[in-house]
Amino acid sequence: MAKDPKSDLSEKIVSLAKRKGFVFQSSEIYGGLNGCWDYGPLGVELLRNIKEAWWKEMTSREDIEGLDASILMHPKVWEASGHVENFTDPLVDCKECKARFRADQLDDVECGNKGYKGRKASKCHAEGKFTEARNFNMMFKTFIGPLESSSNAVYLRPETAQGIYVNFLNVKEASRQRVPFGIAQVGKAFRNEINTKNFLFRTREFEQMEMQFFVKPGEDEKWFDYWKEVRFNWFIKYGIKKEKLKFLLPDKLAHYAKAAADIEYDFPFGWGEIEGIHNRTDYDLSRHQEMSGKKLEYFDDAAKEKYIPYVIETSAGASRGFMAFLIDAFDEEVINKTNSDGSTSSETRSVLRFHPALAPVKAAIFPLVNKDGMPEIAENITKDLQKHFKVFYDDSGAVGRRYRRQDEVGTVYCITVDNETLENNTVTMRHRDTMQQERIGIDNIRNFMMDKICFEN
RNA sequence: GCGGGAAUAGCUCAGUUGGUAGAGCACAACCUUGCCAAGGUUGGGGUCGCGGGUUCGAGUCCCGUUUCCCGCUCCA
Repeated sequence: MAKDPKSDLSEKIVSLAKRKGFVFQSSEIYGGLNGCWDYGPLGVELLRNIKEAWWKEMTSREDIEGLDASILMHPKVWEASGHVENFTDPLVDCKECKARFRADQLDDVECGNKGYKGRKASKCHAEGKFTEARNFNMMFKTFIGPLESSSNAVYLRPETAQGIYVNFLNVKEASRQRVPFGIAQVGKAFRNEINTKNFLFRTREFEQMEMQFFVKPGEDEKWFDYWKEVRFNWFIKYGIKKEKLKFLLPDKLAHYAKAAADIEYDFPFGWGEIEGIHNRTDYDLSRHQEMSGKKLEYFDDAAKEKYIPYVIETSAGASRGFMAFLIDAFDEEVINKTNSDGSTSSETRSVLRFHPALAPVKAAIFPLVNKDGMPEIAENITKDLQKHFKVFYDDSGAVGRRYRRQDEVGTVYCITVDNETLENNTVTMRHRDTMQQERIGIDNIRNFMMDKICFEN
């Protein structure tokens, strides 16, 4: 039976991720921990580059400021945000069919027991087959200080957004920004999901890249549309194929949202959200104003009016983006070649076609052969480039093999010192995507790369 | 959470009716001095996911458990 090409791709990616040091299972020597993953040497470079590309996109604008708020926040934050109330699901287990249901949805779902096909779960409940309803809160709880008592319980943030809302006035004052303006933040968030799945896609610990844009009420729809477009184009700008992206307009909205649009990527396991754009209205700021008793209003000096701003949120998953960029860059190119005896054969070239700014390694430097001073020249080039780029020196085995090894991890350029270098101080600059080489002077390498490997504006 | 599948070297996998753990690739050193992988020699690496049980003897059979994958469920 032929393998499903998508699940085949999925296996290839997971295997490549492990083998080349992009992603490892957490605590692997102890058997792993459900849904937890570690980023290896190349993975952490890619992840940092993605976050950096996002950060540059956001904070290079004059109307967006950066922030890095604490993961632990005052417990009242989560009451105000609605997470204490809405993140808690009362769940019951059916003793007979072992299925778990939300207690408030028993009338909507079918009993999992085969003998009761089509029967509503609530019918089973009537017969006393359910356990008592238990509350499952999706927020991770821990304690401030060594004493484990309810009075010092705090939560690991389930979203980074609240750190921005509670700092709205601080940032506005310190930066002298006027509405409309935004606050950007990258950081970890935690949700105690019932299930994890699909590699990095659904995990309990994850990283968000969030920007909250504060606007005048009434202008929210215009800005919602604006950010939808900007964010969608960001992924394309950094190399995601357009046909692999689409918008999904969820039919069910979160408790805080008036409008939502998900940007989805066509993963091997199906379409999945990599970023959400939400119109959160004045819900969060109003709730914090109410709960804290502190005014979170904005005074518009020009119009002489006072209001609580509306918020347009762009919330991207860094790890989900990581997966999307990795999968999208993956390519197996069939190369037909003519052998020395005149026969022809084909081979597969495995290459990660990352955008240059995202590629974990920017260049590899090789001496063509390990003699005549070539290694020394190559090492000097390496030292010079290291000041600006993540580069890699390699002198092992045949040069063709070294090229292919770099292709497999998406290294943008391979720089080779050869006999001609000894005569005229030029090297070959080999391009990952085309395998074409051009000769440039050693003194020009840095500028050449600076030009090509930069973030997009 | 339910159902199904899987777990043996870094990766992909073989391992017979239960009888001393293998291959290819990868990796390291040396040789080969080469411009697009898979040349030569040598070497390192596995208490077979973990814990019990049956047995003279378990990678192999049984039970439990963990993790991953697929399908449901869930995803405010």
